[in-house]
Amino acid sequence: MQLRMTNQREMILRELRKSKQHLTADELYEKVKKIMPRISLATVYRNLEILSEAGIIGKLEVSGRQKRFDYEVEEHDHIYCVVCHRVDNLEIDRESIREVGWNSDKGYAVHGYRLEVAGICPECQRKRSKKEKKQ
Amino acid sequence: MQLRMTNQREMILRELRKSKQHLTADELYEKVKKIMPRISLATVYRNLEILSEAGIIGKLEVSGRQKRFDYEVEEHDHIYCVVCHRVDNLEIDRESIREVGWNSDKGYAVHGYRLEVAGICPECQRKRSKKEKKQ
DNA sequence: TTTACAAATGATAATCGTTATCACAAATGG
DNA sequence: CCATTTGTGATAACGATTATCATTTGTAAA
Repeated sequence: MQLRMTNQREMILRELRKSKQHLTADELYEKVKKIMPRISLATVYRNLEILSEAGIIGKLEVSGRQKRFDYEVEEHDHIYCVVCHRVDNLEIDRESIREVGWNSDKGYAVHGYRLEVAGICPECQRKRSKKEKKQ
Repeated sequence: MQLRMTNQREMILRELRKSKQHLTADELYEKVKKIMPRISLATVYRNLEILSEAGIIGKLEVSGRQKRFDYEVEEHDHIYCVVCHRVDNLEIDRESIREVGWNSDKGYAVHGYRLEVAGICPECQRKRSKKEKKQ
């Protein structure tokens, strides 16, 4: 990799990998700020962009919401919580989806595809049933 | 339907249906303004929200970009152009995708899923090859 | 090891799409 | 006819992201 690894860059990458989650830029900013208090939010955005451009991390855009960044680069699909917007990996065989195929691609030159499953995560399910008991 | 149909509301709905495309709020605003020049962009946003809430139109959030609104309500998937961001319908059998199934849904209560195919639309392909000839 | 050049940073302004506010107008229903 | 929603247009506010720019840091060559 011919990419200069500055302190900020390295710390952002380290924190993302450590978390093993799909974090937003500002979640990551909060984490890194604890170690480098003078870091700027712009630096976090800038470096996340650079790192994902270089293929070192993944960028993840789910249903018109905030971008999230992915410690894992390999292509895979996601499931997200419609309540808290948490995102988890989906272990699904991407080949078998492609095999199902789509006709009528309307003459597009297809680059790729993304399956996005929506639901309520376990934690939010618990919170909901608690609430219902109270009512 | 117990929804009041104002002139603005009706015109927005009519223009969306007439276009048979997946338009953004401001594209629709431009169209409607030609008929009702005094309409406000806020009114367009407001009514698109109300109409989609009422299930009369669909709301469509593709890959972290502008929302688009759909004249068709029935659930279906989309293909979009990574160059011009045009969106088209994808005639794919949603059942067969569900049958492929996903294990490891991580305990989520699944609501639904969305397949999003990315590519370059025919028009942008043509434009590209023209450009290449010039070089 | 100075000297110069490029790249990265932090602070902050600007942008974009969208939502909120609010005074005024229109419609509804006793 | 009047009171009470409901919708409208204008515009301010918002949240996420990107751009700008002066300053700092790193790199590399003389």
